[in-house]
Amino acid sequence: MEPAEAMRADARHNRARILDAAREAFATRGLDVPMAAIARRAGVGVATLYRRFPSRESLITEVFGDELAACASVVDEALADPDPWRGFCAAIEKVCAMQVADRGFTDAFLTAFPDAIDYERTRARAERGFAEVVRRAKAAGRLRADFDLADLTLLLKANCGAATGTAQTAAAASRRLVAYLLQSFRAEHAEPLPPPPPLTLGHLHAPAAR
Amino acid sequence: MEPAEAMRADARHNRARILDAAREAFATRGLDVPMAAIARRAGVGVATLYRRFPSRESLITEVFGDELAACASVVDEALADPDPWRGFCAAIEKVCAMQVADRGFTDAFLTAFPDAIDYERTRARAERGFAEVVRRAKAAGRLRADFDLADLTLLLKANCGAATGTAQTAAAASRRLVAYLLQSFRAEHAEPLPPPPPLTLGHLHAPAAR
DNA sequence: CGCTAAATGGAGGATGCCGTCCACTTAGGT
DNA sequence: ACCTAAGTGGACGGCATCCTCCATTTAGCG
Repeated sequence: MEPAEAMRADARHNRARILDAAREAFATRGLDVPMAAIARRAGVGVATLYRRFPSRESLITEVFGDELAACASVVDEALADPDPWRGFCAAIEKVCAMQVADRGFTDAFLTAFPDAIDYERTRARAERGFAEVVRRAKAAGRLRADFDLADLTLLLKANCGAATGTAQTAAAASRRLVAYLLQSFRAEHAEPLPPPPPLTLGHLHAPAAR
Repeated sequence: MEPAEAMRADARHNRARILDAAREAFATRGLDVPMAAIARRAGVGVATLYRRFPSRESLITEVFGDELAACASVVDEALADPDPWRGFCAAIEKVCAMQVADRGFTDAFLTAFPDAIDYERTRARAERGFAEVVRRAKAAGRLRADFDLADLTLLLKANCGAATGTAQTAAAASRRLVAYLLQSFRAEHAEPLPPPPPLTLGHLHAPAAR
């Protein structure tokens, strides 16, 4: 169902309109926005929407594939920074800012996508890259040694929680939370901590199954 | 509609059953649980539920009134502690643990209750008490001077976000997050921070109105 | 131009929740 | 024991969303 496939020109055009509409709708109203609303915004019928994206999930993964790629490139930037600690901080700040700017993006990180292969691969790459950033920052003696990769997940989830409310307050809250946490991640502030939760970026998903 | 009022014995009994059922349902399934499910669990018809609690909101405020009171008493305990920093930490840890233990409690903190007078009053009292704890902890030189009352709101919201997933992982995540944040609240770790968001415990409510 | 398969849009059945209405039941005073 | 008003349960109409089906339109090739 890729746009490059031999689709009729009008179909390809409508597909693009749907993706634009979905991106905007998800960003402002969250992932729960009715499919009909997306279709209306795109100026197509619901049937067209369902033909291109059989499930809401497929639409979401397509829409947020780009943003996920942006996350991955943030990690790459961090790897390119000669100062690993600065790279570490910058990466976290950027990703959290992205989360704040797009409500759907936040939601997308909290929802499970069992069959988004491409998604998984990109995320795995980002995770590996980040692990390397962490390793270097620890080696440089700037990041506390007991920082766990799961702490990134923890921070992202916490940031999701903090980033509710008005756009302005959400931004301010996120910035301050991140600043606090980055301070406590510094090596010189290290003090005993409770064990990290058994979370990976993968476990960011699959919420609320108590 | 208080239970003490002259209600028939069976009505009072059913009211109690409804409250129990609602407490349990909210705790496990969140505030969105269907009213019918609560009624079924309580062994009554929906009409009975609606008669006692005309709106979902009134039911919620009644159910979480107790838990809110528990929060207030946590603050009182903190005030009673001769070591203000220890009191501060203990209060935060306790409230966060309560949030983790009860999914509905978390949701309740994120929902607006325009007409819950009693609620508001208790919360205002808790907020005043906590402000005093903060003042003392700062005076003792243990809490950083730029800690803002809004930071409590920030922490609670962040904790909400972190406390998703399995009960176990949620508990572990919350504990670690709180430990990290308490470390960065310490006076000796103080470094410049972005300004606090304009949040009070009151603004904890009214979410997601972008 | 004309044809055909691809593409479309909107109607409509299914589902799930809300909140009300009403005919029946029962507590509890006399 | 009886009477009455308080109490009750479940059926019901309303609404929103999901997703499918199908009659109609249209792109694009020969």
